[in-house]
Amino acid sequence: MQIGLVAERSGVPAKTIRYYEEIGLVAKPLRTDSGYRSYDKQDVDILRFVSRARSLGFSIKDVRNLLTLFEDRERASADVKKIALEHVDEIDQKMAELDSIRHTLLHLADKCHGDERPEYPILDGLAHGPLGVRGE
Amino acid sequence: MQIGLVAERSGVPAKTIRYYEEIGLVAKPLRTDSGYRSYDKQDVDILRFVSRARSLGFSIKDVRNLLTLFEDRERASADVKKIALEHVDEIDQKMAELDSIRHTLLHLADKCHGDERPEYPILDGLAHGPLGVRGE
DNA sequence: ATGCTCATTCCAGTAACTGGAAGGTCAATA
DNA sequence: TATTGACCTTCCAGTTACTGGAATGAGCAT
Repeated sequence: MQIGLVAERSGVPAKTIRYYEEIGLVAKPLRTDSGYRSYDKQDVDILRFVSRARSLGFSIKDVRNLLTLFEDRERASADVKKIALEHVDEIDQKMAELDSIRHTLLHLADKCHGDERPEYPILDGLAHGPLGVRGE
Repeated sequence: MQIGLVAERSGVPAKTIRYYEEIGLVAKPLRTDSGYRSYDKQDVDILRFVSRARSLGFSIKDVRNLLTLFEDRERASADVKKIALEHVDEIDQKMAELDSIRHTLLHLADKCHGDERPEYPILDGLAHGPLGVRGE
C-alpha cells in the first residue's frame, strides 16, 4: 500500500505521515525498489489512532507515550495496566469538559426560542466545570 | 484583577492571554494608569472556555466562531440556534472518538492480568470508530 | 513517447504558542 | 526613604506541529 492510500484510509495527510516518520513517531516503512514507501494495514490502524488522539487535543508527546504503551514488550504488564488506567482517567476528564461545552451550547440554543437573543454573558457560571479552582 | 490572577483562575498562561489579545481572539482589556491590564470576572469565564476548547482539539478559528456565536447580537436568533446545535453534533462526534480511545486503553489494561503482555497489534479492529472512511 | 497521476526530497512558511531580555510598578519591609 | 522582590510591560527570538511549493522521478494508459 502506498502513502496516498494510507493517507486516505487513516485521515492523515501524506505530508503529515512523512513528518511523523521524520520525528520518529511512527516507524520507517519498507521501500519499493523505486523508493516508494510501502505500508500495511496495521500502519493505517496506528495512524488512525494518532489522528484521533491529535484531534482530541493530545500532544505528540502524549501520543508517543500511548504508542509506546502498546508496543513496549519490555515493560512489566502490571505497569502497563496502571499507566493505561491513568490515561483512562485523563480521558474521563476530557469527556467531562466536552460535556461542559456541550451544555453551554445547548443552553445557548435553548435561549434562542422564537427569534430573540439571550442576554450576553451566557458563559457565566456555565463555563465552570472540572477545570477550575474557584476562589475570589 | 490583573493578568497573573486571571491566568491562575482561567488556566491560561499570562503570555498566552497577551497573545490571544494580540490576535484579536479576546478583547483588549482596560489599563490602569501605569499600563497594567485590568480584567473582570467575565474575562476569566471567557478564557476558561477558550482553554477548555483548545485542550479538546478545537482550533483558534473554531474558538473564534464559538465566541462570536455567544457575542453576536446582530445575527438572528434562529441562526444562532442552528449553528449551536451543529456544534453540539461535532462535540458528540468528539465524545465518540474519545470513547473509542478509552475502549482501546481498557482493552489493553484488561489484557494485562497477571504479568504477561498481550500480543502486539492491539490497535487492530479497535481503532476503527466514528472517524471511519473520510471526514470533510 | 507523451501525458497523467502518483511518488520522492528539500526548503520555506504558518499557527499557536513559549522563553528570555530589559525595564517599569508597587507593596512591604530594613 | 531606600531597597527588595514579585508583579507587570514590550519586543524579539525559538519551538512545535504541521503545510505548501518547487524540482524531479516512477508507473501506467493511450
